Amino acid sequence: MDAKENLIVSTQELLWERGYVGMSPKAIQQKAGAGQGSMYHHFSGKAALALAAIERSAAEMQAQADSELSLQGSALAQISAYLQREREVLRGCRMGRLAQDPDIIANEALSLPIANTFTHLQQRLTEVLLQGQKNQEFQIDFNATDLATMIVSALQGGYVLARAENSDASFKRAINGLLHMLSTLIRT
Amino acid sequence: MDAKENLIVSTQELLWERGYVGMSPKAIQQKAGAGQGSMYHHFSGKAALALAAIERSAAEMQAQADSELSLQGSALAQISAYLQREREVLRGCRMGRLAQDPDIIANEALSLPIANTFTHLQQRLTEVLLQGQKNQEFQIDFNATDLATMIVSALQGGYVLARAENSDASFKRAINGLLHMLSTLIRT
DNA sequence: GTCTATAAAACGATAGAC
DNA sequence: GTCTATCGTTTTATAGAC
Repeated sequence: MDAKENLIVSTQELLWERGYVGMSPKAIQQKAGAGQGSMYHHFSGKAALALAAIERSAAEMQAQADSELSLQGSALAQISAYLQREREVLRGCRMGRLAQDPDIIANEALSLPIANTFTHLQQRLTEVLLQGQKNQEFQIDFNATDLATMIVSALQGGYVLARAENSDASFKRAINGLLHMLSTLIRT
Repeated sequence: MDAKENLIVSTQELLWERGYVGMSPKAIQQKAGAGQGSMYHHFSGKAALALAAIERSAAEMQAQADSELSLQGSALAQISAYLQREREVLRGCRMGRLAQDPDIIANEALSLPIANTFTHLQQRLTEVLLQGQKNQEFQIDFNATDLATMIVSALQGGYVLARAENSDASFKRAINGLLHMLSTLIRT
């Protein structure tokens, strides 16, 4: 298999597991089955490789969310599909975890794809909610932008609680609580 | 000032800024104005010092939340006081950020105070919501446990978005969205 | 493109003097 | 209790052969 591709995928995995600060070039090389010469031939260093991996993960996350939020059905159905997708909850969110990494946050290039991903998610959810309002699916008025951000936040926070408690129980409760709140907005 | 106390406080700060993996003993010593001899006299190593710091931060966070959730007033008033407390949003949550640290999660002793803190927050919020239900403050029924977890999650996720986007705008929108949802539950 | 050798610095700790 | 010296390992590369 392509060594460069292997390095990117391995870095995606390691960033998810250990973050940028906790990931060494040596670990990347071992996971990818590549030597130092190979890695430094394809990438100028740890930061450049991390950037490629983060951009890849960001694109994947956005594509996945876009597909769920484009399914046929009501706003609530689309949002439910997004929220109830099967997730490896205990691994946390690939993007959310990087937002806590000091060396990522200190580096504009590395943090840009992360910021863009969350901005994108909020925009798509806002559009879905606005469309629902236009279709008169809701009986209670609300600010679509605020609610969209709250939904993304609840999801991210659910991951945090799951990792902290080493259990997906809190994640599930958070999603249940959120979906129940959303269902009370619906015109019956 | 007490060198041991200084080391604990400095470690609290560094764990907040850089996490466990990103924090070196040397950095702790410099921040605390203590030498290596001093640090290794008072603590067996990095992990022991981190444990003392995490336990301290956990106790502080719980005490702060308890005080806000014990203010006189309705359930919504207490929760609003908790959610709208002034926060250094861009620094993230001291506990939440540690839940992403691989060496913390891999160490049961280090992660216990973090898990306990989130469990405690959820319990207190559940109690507040149950009391509100008992007082007939709500016109819509809901599961207090699920909603309590959702509130903690939205808060944690708000921190994540703020750090990712290097702005507190998303945090504020998440809180606004959450408070608006909660207000729709209220008996008018 | 990939390999091995080399290297300056940081990491996390230990030892022993004071 | 604190200081300085020392130590083995890991980190993050660079250099040059193949």
